[in-house]
Amino acid sequence: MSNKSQVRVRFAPSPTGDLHVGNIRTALFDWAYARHTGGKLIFRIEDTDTERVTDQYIQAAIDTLKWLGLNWDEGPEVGGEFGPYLQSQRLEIYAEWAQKFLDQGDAYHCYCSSEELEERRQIQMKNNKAPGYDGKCRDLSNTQIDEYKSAGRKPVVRMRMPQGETVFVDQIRGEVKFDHEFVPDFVLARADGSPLYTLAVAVDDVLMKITHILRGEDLLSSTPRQIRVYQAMGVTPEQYPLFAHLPFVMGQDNTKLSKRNGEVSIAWYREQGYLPEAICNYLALLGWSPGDDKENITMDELVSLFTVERVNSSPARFDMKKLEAINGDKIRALTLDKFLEWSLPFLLNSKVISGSSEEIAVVKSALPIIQERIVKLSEIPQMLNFLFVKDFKIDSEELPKLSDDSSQAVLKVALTKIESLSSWDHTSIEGVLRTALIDEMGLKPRIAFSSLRIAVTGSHISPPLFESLELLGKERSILRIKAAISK
RNA sequence: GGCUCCGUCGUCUAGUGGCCUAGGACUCUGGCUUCUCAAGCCAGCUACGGGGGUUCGAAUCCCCUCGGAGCUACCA
Repeated sequence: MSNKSQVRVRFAPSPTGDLHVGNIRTALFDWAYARHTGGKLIFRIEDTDTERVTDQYIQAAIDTLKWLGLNWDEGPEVGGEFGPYLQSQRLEIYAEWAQKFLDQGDAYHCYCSSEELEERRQIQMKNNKAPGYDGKCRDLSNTQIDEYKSAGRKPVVRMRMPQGETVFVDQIRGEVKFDHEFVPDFVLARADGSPLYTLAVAVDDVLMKITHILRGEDLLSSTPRQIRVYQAMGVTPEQYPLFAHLPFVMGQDNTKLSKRNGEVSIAWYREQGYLPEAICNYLALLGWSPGDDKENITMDELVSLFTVERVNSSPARFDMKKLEAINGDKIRALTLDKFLEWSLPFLLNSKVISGSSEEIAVVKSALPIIQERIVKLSEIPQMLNFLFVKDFKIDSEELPKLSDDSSQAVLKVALTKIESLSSWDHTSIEGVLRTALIDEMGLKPRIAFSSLRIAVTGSHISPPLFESLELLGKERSILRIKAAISK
């Protein structure tokens, strides 16, 4: 690179679906690298495949990046001096370059039909040869061209791969070499003139002055083609971007992550109540590590520690359990206000609360006692529901546990003690109940409080009992215990 | 099939010739703590794919082999 002092990295997804964890891991590394080096992150939408890309997915990709806190310096919504950043808006640029390559003799018109190509590939396979374009239209005579034209054939633009090899130094894998014998002439533009990835990606990386390309390993074998386009554009090797091919994120079945092997859409993780910083922290650990034993890192730490040298070359398997563990850590680290902010949408969506200021006040005082008990935000409604339900019901599976004599005795004693309590706070409640049930009745705590827990929260699993009673209020606590006694 | 990449505990990783009888994290198991569930703390299980070299010495270097993955489109 003639001038790599100003780092310019790009994240260039093709929005044919929701962004998934693999995409996001790439975006995260692109972002971290740009921020670490003080460079620029360019966000480009590769929507040349009009059959599969939709506006909805483009918008979703933008929203997802924003939600994760991965901001960009040039791209959709922010603009930039090398725009537009949607490839669908750059069609004339690609057409001009395709024409230039044609004029220069770097590319040629190919009149072979898809069916003919496929047929020839099958034969190549059968003969144990590498399948790929056989060069049939490389050097067509004018009469042959005329024949094709009069037959109504529309040509694609195909790049000529010269003999030789492409060697480049991948920043993660070291020197990688491809013999052109196995890199067939490739299509740059369709018969209708629309560009393919092979053309658009290379043209844009040059025009947008990209200095570093961090992308998925699946694009490794397309690199020689990309470099071929650079050459045709007259870019000198020193000016090529530096390539770094990130290892795959694999699914449970050890194949490249896809819809089939697990939940991959970031939207899903968002609905489940995973925090952006947890997702980023976990994903950062897939294929990279800070070097020491530190694993719980903030976005700021990621930025200051991230280097390409520390990126692994081997694929990593996605592990939901570890993501959950990290998410739990991140939730516990939240301040009360932040925790409240994250919780409210889940409580509202599940209709546990309607959003009144009284309810929110209760939620705020209840959050501290559940903060270390959840792994995902989606667990919150379930845990706090007992504080808000109008017609409180005890879980049908739990009900029988209250019917025996000792449970009934506990409830009756607890009821009288609670009724006579003058101050309503968890310390007082605990004090009086311990004295009566443990000291005087001689019960084991886990036995004594279990009945009470079920009676008041409806389940044998709940937030701490005395705090729960305090939050419920004296009146409702008494009502619930009475209801359990009459059962 | 061809080309390319990859190979340390079940999983993510540390490790760049001696500090490794291989460290950390998640998971799992047991224990402590405890009003349930968690959280926390302690302990335990488990790995250098295999075979040859090089070297006084190899997880680290070389070769072979086996295994896995990606690409092989008028997808990206």
